Amino acid sequence: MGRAPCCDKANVKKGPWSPEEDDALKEYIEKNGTGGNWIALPQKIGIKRCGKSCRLRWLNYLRPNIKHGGFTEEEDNIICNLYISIGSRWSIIAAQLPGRTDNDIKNYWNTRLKKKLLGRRKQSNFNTKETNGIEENSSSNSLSNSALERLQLHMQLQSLQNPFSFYSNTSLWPKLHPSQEKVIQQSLNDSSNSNPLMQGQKDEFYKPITAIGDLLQQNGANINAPKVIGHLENTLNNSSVPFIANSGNNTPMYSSSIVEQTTNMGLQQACTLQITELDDILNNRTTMGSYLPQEEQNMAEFDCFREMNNGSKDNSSLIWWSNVSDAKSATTSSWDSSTTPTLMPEGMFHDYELGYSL
DNA sequence: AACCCTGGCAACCGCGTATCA
DNA sequence: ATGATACGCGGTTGCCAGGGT
Repeated sequence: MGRAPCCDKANVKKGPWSPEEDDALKEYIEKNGTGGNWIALPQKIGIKRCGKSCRLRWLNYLRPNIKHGGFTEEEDNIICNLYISIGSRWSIIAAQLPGRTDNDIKNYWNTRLKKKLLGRRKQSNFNTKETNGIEENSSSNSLSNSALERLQLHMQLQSLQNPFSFYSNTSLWPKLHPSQEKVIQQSLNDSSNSNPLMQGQKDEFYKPITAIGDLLQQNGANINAPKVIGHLENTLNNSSVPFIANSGNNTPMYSSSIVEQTTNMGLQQACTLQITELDDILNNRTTMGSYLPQEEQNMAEFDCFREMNNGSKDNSSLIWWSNVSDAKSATTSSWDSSTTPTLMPEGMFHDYELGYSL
């Protein structure tokens, strides 16, 4: 019953491979193939290695046509786009890059590419956390730090590069639950709707938002699809939500969760609006396309969106707030997402802050 | 020169899935 | 159908080289 044991863990060698071991493994596989059984391979070759170790060594190092290092700008772009779309599925990403191994790409991402992208982001969250002297706890924080980082990176990169991503392609936006449609519809019909922002602090909150919208319009910004242009950061609980410039009137939108939180805490102290995308938008740059089939991309994008909503499967948390016209356009399918995919020009990861304080 | 720190990378580990008896 | 093992993958670890003090 079952298969033969894998290998005798006590009698296998660990650590770096010697040239002799490499030669033996390479010679054997080139002559005989793997035989479909990695576990039995070391015995046949006569080396004291685990079959898994042999497989790894062959795939990551000895296999013909392997490339090491020297990643090109194009490869960077492909890796970034695929990471945005599907996350850390390195084997799939590696399949798109001939000669690259999943391990190589994973290492490259973790040691260089991620830093290249995230390193430019402001570390203001940590500073404000200290000065405020408020210790956040896991229950009050809607996202873990790692999840938040991934989310922010997802959204930052999506907005920078991928016109077909969730935020840039309304065909990927979730269908709203009827109850949500109802809420939006109510906001359309009632200018003094129940959004907490509309109750007292509306004008104060909207002033900078309107200013950004005006700036976009005055400069002739042309956003063909909803686009993340920055983040509204709640400096008290270290959370962040995207600000999305709207198609048509270029007026930024934001999600309801942050509205509720920040309104409760007091907008002046709690929020900083960081606009990271403004010059790209004003320059009307186009961005790079996706490398994934539409269906798979949809799934990946929904994962990201779910995470943004605290992993909740409850669609009631997926209501998007905006001003009246935004809400209308956001819930219809009239977006023009026919952006021509082109390579991003140099400086694709440019990041700056307008430092809008509310 | 010696020590420490950091980044890069190869290799290992553990887990989920596929496969086989 | 079930249990054991192999396989494949992503996350993590540990070593080493290079730079800084």
